[in-house]
Amino acid sequence: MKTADPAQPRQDLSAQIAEAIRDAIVEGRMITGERLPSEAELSEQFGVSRSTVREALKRLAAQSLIRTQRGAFGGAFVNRLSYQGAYSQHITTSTLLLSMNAVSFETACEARYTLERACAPIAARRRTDHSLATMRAEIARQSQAGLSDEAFCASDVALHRALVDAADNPVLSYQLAGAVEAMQPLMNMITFTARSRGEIVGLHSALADALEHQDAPAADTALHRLEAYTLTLGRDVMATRARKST
Amino acid sequence: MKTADPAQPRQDLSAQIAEAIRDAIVEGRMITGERLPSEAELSEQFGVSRSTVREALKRLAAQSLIRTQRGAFGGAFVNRLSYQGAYSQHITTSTLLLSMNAVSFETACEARYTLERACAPIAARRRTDHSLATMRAEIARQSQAGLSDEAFCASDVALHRALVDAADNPVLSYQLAGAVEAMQPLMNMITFTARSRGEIVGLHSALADALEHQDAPAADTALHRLEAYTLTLGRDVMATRARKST
DNA sequence: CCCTTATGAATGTCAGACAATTAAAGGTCT
DNA sequence: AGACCTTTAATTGTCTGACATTCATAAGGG
Repeated sequence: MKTADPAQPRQDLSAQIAEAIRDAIVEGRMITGERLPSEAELSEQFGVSRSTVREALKRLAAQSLIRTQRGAFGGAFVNRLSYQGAYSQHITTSTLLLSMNAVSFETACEARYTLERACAPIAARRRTDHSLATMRAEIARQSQAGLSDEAFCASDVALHRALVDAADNPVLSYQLAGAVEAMQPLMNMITFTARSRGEIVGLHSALADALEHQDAPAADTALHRLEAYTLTLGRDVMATRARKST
Repeated sequence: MKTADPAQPRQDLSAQIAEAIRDAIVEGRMITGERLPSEAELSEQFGVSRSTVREALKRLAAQSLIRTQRGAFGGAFVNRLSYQGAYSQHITTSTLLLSMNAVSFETACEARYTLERACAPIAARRRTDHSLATMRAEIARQSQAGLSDEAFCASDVALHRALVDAADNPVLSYQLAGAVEAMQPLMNMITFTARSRGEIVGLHSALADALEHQDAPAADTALHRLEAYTLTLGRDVMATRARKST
């Protein structure tokens, strides 16, 4: 049944088959929850061996386009791409992009805070008691003395996510997840002193206060100052490293 | 060599192996361009068959974490995740997310314009003659009479991408790509009348003018009005559909 | 010295087998 | 009749071995 392309096997059969099935899903010819033909049937349809079909299915599974189930009446099913799944994929991609492309601290920082400031006015309008409580809890954690650098950074990420989520727009949360989370490795480089932690916690508090009073301009100011301070810290670290390496 | 986990094969061997290799890449234990052991070596190291290793490698290839090369001194190599690759992955994920989760037009619209407005001040500061020329060219195309709806939408996307790219921050461009491109299917629903096209082109021109004069507030205003108008159009379409279906 | 030809290492594909899993059908006991 | 157990068939997961294909390098010939 290999009637096609006698001269352009520019990619693997498994990649071609994966693409064919992916197109069917993306274009809506297969809907969420629908069951794909069994591996045996697919191998017959495409005129390839079962191993090749399996490799194609694994490719799709890696993009969480399908999930597989063993046993009778099992098989491969078209996945519903959940926000959760999309988040984690986006974060993985963003993290790799940043780590592999020598993105400068300045560029990443600018992107992150620009996007966060965009959320701030909406968050100020829609913030709930619950989202405020989450932010306050993270601020309290960050104020603890014996906190490790990793824990401080994780709490920092959690606080910023709470800010984004306060805007109550899942699409926005999804888009921002990459920007916020992927910055964490870069932020981890900055070993925070007690002094700088205090400064950051102060700005976080100002941010939470602004949201509480639904004061969008104040939130914008706090984020601007946070960006400026983060940038200063980052540059100090860079400068210190440069001195040490000479 | 399967010494591990006698009781938690919660996922496939190929998935476990893929995860192990992915971790090695993400954590930097394998660097860009580095060659993985051959399939035969990997199958020995992990104590599984070659087929299983291959399925794991296909999973990684699907996320473009590795690429494979045939022939002598071929093998699997750790990929450098290019901006291009990250863009397309992000767009695919965003499109699927929107199409599979019944996101409302309002939510998607808000997310998109919020993010674009975040870029506008930076774009106003850094816009080059080249980015302005791109925008003007798209506006000219949109003004043509015989343009199909698809072509109009494509040009719309191109214009908004030019706006984002004018901010000259690749991380920002990457994050925004998903928001702008994934909206296209939703925007395509709106069959533009000649009247509404004129309105939109007018707002696009105002936007380009604002960037040319580096007038950030004016750009912000134009985007606000564009969002409001888009929302109106979308609601009209919805209302018309609701009437027809009854 | 250059061109051609082997060589070998690696991925790509195939075929067939068996293990593991699971839902549903069928059978048995109360 | 209904609850519980057993069988069965379908399907994915894994293994083995084979052969095809590709391609950089080494070997050989002019």
